[in-house]
Order: sequence, then C-alpha cells, then structure tokens
Amino acid sequence: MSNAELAEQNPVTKPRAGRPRSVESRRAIIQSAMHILQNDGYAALNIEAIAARAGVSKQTIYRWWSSAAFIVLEALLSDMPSQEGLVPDTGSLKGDLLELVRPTVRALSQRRGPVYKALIAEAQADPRFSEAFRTQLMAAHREIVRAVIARAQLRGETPFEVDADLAADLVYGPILYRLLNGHAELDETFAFDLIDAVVSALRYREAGTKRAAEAAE
Amino acid sequence: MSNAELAEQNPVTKPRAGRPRSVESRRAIIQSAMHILQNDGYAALNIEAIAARAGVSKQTIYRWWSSAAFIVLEALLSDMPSQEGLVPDTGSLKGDLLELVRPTVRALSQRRGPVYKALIAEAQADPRFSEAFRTQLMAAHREIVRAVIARAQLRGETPFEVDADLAADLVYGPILYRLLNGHAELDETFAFDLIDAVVSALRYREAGTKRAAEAAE
Amino acid sequence: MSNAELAEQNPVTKPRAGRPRSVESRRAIIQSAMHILQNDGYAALNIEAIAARAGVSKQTIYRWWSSAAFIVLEALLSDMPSQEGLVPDTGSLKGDLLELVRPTVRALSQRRGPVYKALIAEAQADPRFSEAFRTQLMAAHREIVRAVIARAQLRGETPFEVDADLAADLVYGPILYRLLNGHAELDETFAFDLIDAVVSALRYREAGTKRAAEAAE
Amino acid sequence: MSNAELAEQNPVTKPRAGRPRSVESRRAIIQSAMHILQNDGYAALNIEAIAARAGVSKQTIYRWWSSAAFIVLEALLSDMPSQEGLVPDTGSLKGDLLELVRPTVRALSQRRGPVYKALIAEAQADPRFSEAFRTQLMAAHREIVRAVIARAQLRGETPFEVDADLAADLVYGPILYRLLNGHAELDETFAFDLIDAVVSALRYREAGTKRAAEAAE
DNA sequence: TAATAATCGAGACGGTACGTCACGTCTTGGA
DNA sequence: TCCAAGACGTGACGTACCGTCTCGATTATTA
Repeated sequence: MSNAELAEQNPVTKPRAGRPRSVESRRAIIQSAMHILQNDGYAALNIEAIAARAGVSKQTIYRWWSSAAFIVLEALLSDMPSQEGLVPDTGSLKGDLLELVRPTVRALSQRRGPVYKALIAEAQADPRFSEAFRTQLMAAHREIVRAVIARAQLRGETPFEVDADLAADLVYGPILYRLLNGHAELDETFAFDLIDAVVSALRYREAGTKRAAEAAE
Repeated sequence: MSNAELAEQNPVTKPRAGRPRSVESRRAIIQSAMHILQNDGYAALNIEAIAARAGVSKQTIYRWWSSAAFIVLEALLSDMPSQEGLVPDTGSLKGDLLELVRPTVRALSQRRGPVYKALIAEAQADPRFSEAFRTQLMAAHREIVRAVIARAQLRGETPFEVDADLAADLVYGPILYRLLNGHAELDETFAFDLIDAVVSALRYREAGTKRAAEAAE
Repeated sequence: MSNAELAEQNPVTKPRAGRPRSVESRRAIIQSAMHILQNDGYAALNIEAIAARAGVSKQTIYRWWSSAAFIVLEALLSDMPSQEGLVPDTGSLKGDLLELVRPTVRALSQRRGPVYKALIAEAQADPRFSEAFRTQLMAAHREIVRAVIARAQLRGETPFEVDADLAADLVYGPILYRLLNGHAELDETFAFDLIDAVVSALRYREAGTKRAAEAAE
Repeated sequence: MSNAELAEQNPVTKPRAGRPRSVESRRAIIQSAMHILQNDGYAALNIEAIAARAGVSKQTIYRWWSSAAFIVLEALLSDMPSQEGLVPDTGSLKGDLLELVRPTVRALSQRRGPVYKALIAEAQADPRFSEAFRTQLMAAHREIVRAVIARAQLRGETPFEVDADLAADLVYGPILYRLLNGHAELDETFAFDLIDAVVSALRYREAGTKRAAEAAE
C-alpha cells in the first residue's frame, strides 16, 4: 500500500489541494493485474495490459506504483488482514504448525501459487521490490512461526533454546522449494510429513546447540 | 546440452551432412552469457548482448537455445562433471551432509548465487525451462542427498524408513529460501544448524510414520 | 498525406485527446528519407536508417506510414503545390505540351529520376502503394495533360474527338520507358521529338476513330 | 544464359575438368523461380525459396546466377526463340505493328505481366541487372520495331526519315506505362488506338525534323 | 466565485530487445 | 569440379513494452 503509509503517518488526514486520487482507478488497476496474472500468467503481466484492461492510463499506474509486482503485492496485502490473526492455540506445537501450514499449502497449490511464483521471480531482478516483498509479506509469515514457537516454549515443549529464524526456514523453505521447483505436489501428506520433521528437529536436537556453540568459538 | 542428445543417440558419431556446428561459437556464447550474468546481472542478460559480446549472430544462438536461461543452464551442466562424483564417505550422516552442504552454501553466497537466482526466476515464467532446470540440474542435486541417505541407512544410522524426497526438501528448501528471500546470510553457521536440524529430524522422528500411515488410510 | 485527411474531415480542427502528433518528427522523417534516397540510393532506403538519421524511433514511422515508399510519396506531394498550377497557356497545343514536358524531363534526368524509379519499383511489389502512387501522384500528372488537351480542342486545334487518356499515355509512356529502361537520354531533343510526334498523332489521325468504331462493333 | 556465352565463345566445346554442370538442377531452378513468381508473386521470390522448391542447394544457384532476377531473365530468353522470327510482312506499317503489338499486349495482360513488372522493378535497384535486361531482352523487342519501320520505308509509306528509336519508344512506352501504373487495361482496343496514333505520328509529322534541326543548331 | 493544483483518459514520443527472415559465404561428405 | 546439406555472420524487418511527455477535461482546496 504504497502511499497508504503517508496517509497513516498523519492520522489526521491533511487534505492536499488538487483532485484527489481516484479510488475506482486504484481498485480497477489491482483487479486488472490479478485477473491477468491468474488468467494469462506472469509473462503476460505488463503495465500496458493492466492499463488497457482497467480502462486507465499508463501514467496513472506509474504515478502510484513502480512496477507490476508492486501492484500484486498490494493486492496480497489487502487480503491479509482477514487472516492476520495469529494461529489459534491448539495446545501443541505440532497442532499449531499444522494449523498454520495446511491452509498455506492448500492456497499455494491453488490460486496463490502462480502469484507467489511471480513475485519471487520479480524479486530476483528488482532489489527494491525484493526488499518490499521481504519486509511486508515474508516477514509477516515468519513472525507467525516465531509466535508459535514462543508459545511452545512457554508450554515447555522444547527442551532447549530454539532458533526461531531457523524454524521458519525449516517450515517455509521446503514449501517454497516445492512451489518453485515443482518436483512434487504441495498436498496434505506433504504438510503432515513436513511438520513431523520440523517438530522432531526442534524437540530432539541435542547436538545442535553444541555444534553452534563450537562454531561460534 | 542441446545437441549432446544427438551425439548420444549415435555413440559412433555419424557425421551428418552440411557444415558442422562451430565449437568456437558454442564456447564463446556460453562464456559471454556467464560473463554478462556475473558482471552486469540478470537484467542485462539478453540475446543481443550475448551475441554481440560473443561475436556471434543472434540466429546462431536461437538455432541451439530457446532462451538465455538455457545457455546458463548448459554452462552450469558443463561445470558439473568435475564435482559430479558423490560426496566422500565421512562415516556418518551428519558428516556426509556437511560435506555436501558447506560447499553448496559457500558457492551460493558467492558467484553461484546470482546465477541460481536468475535461473529460478526464469523457470517461473517459462514452463519449458522449468522442466529442463528441474530434471537436469535440481534432480542431480537431489540424487546426491538420496545416495547419502541410503548410505546412512546401510550404516543403521536411521531407526526407520526415511523419505529421501522429504530429506532433500529439508536440505535444499531452507537454502533456497534464504538465497531467494535474502532475509539472512548463507554462511557456515547456517550450514551447521541446518544439518543439525535435518539429522535430528531424520533420526528422532518417531511419530512421523504413524502420522503418514494415518493420512494414507 | 496520412493525417491530412483527418484534418480535412473537420475543417474546424477538432483537437483529439492525447498528445498531438509531432510536426518536427514528421518533417525530420521526410527529410531523412529524401536525403538517404538521393545520396545513398534506393537500396539504402530502409526504416532503420531513416529513423536513425531523423533521430526518431521506428515505431513513430510505422505509426504513420506503412513503408518507406509512402514517406517518399508524401515528400513529393508536399512539393507539388508549388507547381500545382496548370501549364500556362502558350496559345498552341505544342507550346503547352512543351511547357509541360520540358521541365518534367529535365527534373527526371536530374534529382527526380532516382526518386521516381524507386517509387515505381516499389509499386510493383506493394499493391497498396501502387494504388496510392497512381491516384495521388500519377493521376495529377495525367490531369494536366487532360486540361491541355481540352484547351486545344476549345481552340479548334484538333479536328476530331481526342482520347485524353491515350494522349497522356503517349506523353508519359515514352518518358517513363526511357527513365526505367535507360536505353537513351532524357534530354531536350527527346522532349521536342516526343511532343512533335504526339501532336502529329493527335492532329492528323483520321483512321483512328474509324478503327476504334470498328472495334466497338 | 549467363555462362552460355562462354560456351558459345568456343564452338568446339572444351570440356573442363571435374563434374559437369547438372542440367537437371538448372532446369529445376528456372522452373522453381517461374512457379514462385507466378503463384506467390515477386515479393516471395528469393533464393532460399527457389532452392528449397527446386531441391537444390543455395550454393548451386549462386554459382551460376547473381540474383533471382537473372534466373527469370534466363527463363524468358529460353522462351524467346519460338517467337524470335520477325513479324510477318502484312503489306502495311499499321498491319505489321498490329501483328507485333497485339500478342505483346495480350501476353502482358496475362502471365507475362507480373514477370515483366518484377524484372523492371529489380532493374531499378541493380545496375548490373538493368544492363542485362536492357541489352538482352528489351533491345530485342526494339530491334523488331526497327525492322518493321525499315520495311515501311522501303515500301515508301513514310514521307521522311523516321527515328526508329523514337518509334520504339512510342510503341513500348505507353504499353509499359499502363503495365506498371495500372491506370487502364491492356486490351485490344488499346492496341488499336495506340498503333493508330503511332502510325499517324510517323506518317504525318512534318514539323518534327524541322524542330529537331532547329534544336541541333 | 474564481484561481490554483493535482489527477484523470488518451495517446504520441524516443528507446531497447524481441524473434524471424533472407542474404551471401563457408565447410562438410559424397558423386 | 560439382552437388546437397546446412551452419555461419550480417543486417533489416515489424512488434511489444518500456517509461516519459503533452494534450484537454475533471475535481478538489484555497483565496
């Protein structure tokens, strides 16, 4: 939400002079971008096509976004608040992680898949977008894992200090890998097996901290 | 390896009619592509630039490759044979995996990083390249993990049947995730911690098979 | 005169939306095309060269013209108005025709020669251009002959009905033939002899109408 | 017949060493060129297409001809001998000219039209071909007119010295003009009217020589 | 009630790269 | 010596999008 930040900086909206931004255009642009991405694919997603389909001039798009990827990112962030709430407490680490990963995997194997693939691809070529994608979208996902881990430690489920960053890598890395590489399905079984492995790694790792400690010397 | 297939069809090379393919051009194209990718970045990697730097016509490139990504893939595969040999047997699963992951992580944090990022990005937009990348490059990496796991099972290091596919996901997924998302460094410590976690998951997972069995019912 | 038509549709120029066409670009393109044609020849006249010399993008050329020949045609038509006025009345058919043909022959033996050769060559390969060339340029030339003939008939110089179309063929045909085939010079003597022959044919033909009448039966 | 000249220089054919020229290839190339020209048009006539259709390598074409136009010219010259004989003596200038022009006009309005249009167009861009076309094909046509005129003067049909070059221009110029410009049909009526006009010009021109004489002063 | 200011659509502009076509040359093995 | 096959460097094609730039029109706040 590129200029929403500015708006949020001044909660008392200071109305600037001139014609205000058209909300219809903004909505049409975002919908147009998502429609093209999901129907014609990432390769067909360009500013001219978005503008044509939205009935909007290219200038209007460039005024508010610096690339098509930012439009898609904004579309994703607009959907987030609904699921923003943390994962419900199921009483166990494995249960919490399953509650988190199963919907994620399901969404990625359906509509969300192409969207994330496109954004990650774009991030490799555009450092500015990479930073936005990481801090605005990925960081939120990782934060949920962090909270779930913290909850597990409070419960005493993990016998030692757990690196929440590594935990997030262990959860999302394999998912991303399958999504991007396509060597296997993103299905329920995968979600179960993955969480099994992650929980095992977090609970039974005894040599880990030692090894890390040695490395730090 | 576009024309290697032909060569492999007839082990006794049957010389076809017409002027033979220029090996100098092939070499120049591959070197040109790698030079541009590593010096000017993925965004600067286009067919015209590769052709110009290689002193070659665009047509010659299009005759043998369908996109710049395939050239880079071929360059990578040309380098592979040197390290093609399996991981040396260190006597333990953890040692083997470290022997595998440490050089991988080191290479990706240096020259190989941008190359893999570019190829993975390209694969998201081009299904034909995605398939080639997966079967010719990624599959080879995964196969090494599979061999290491098999060795560990022969040693009796793992108390139960281990899913080698999931193991490969657990090893390469987090690496890829850090590479593409850039939220943390790809360093030695990460390699140690990752392998610790993976080994723990593979050795101490008792609930896993149960869970998978339940899902199969 | 590609967009002049639009202008003529609305004598009160109705300003359409969007950035208006650049008159500087149009002028630069036409001048560039004529310069290349007259200095480097027809073979060197291509869109890329015209665009480069005019400091203009290829797209801008393709937006308004469908080939280089149309640009040259427009250049010729832009020059026409100056000599658009009819041939001055010298008092005799022969005098009028000489007044018309001598400058034509002189121009074609100098700068205009290569230009017309190029356009006629192009017209043989492109029916769309052939039609434009015929109706916008050649028709104007033929119309002048028609007017001169009509004046001669008012004077009573021709004893019978004269076919103005045939007359134009007799005047321009041999000129074109010499220009394209290059078997003889396009000089003053040729102009005199040609007009002598044409006038003789128009004044002394007695058998013609008879023959034509017989053919009509 | 590009290298036929060499052969004719040594009536005693000196057999050169090596494999002799393939007559099948020569025939196939010429037929292929004419087929493409008459079926797909001048724009489609290129060496690669001719070679492909003839089942011949490009090199073989380039060895014997310098452009597609020369192939077509050779095809035309191969057909000439059949009509090479002079126009039969009908007893009058007008009859002879009609005997000459009517078949010419008929052929040009049918199959021969596109062929001549193509060659004339090509001649405007290639001086080497222009010269060959003029001396090998056009000169033959003009020579026939010259012979007819000479016959008429022997009969005493023309009261004064006639410029046979101008006569040929008057005959072929308008025909060419209509062929290339396409402003009117090349039909029987046109042939009659044209010959009427030409004969009138040749028989009744009294001022012509005077005027030419004045110009010479 | 203007005047000012920012936005909007439309669409032309200079660019860059695309992927294709045909050119004329070359390098094979075979006739 | 010629032939077919076919790869090669060269150059132009016409197209697609890029991001920028006028235009007239619209819609707000400010004077």
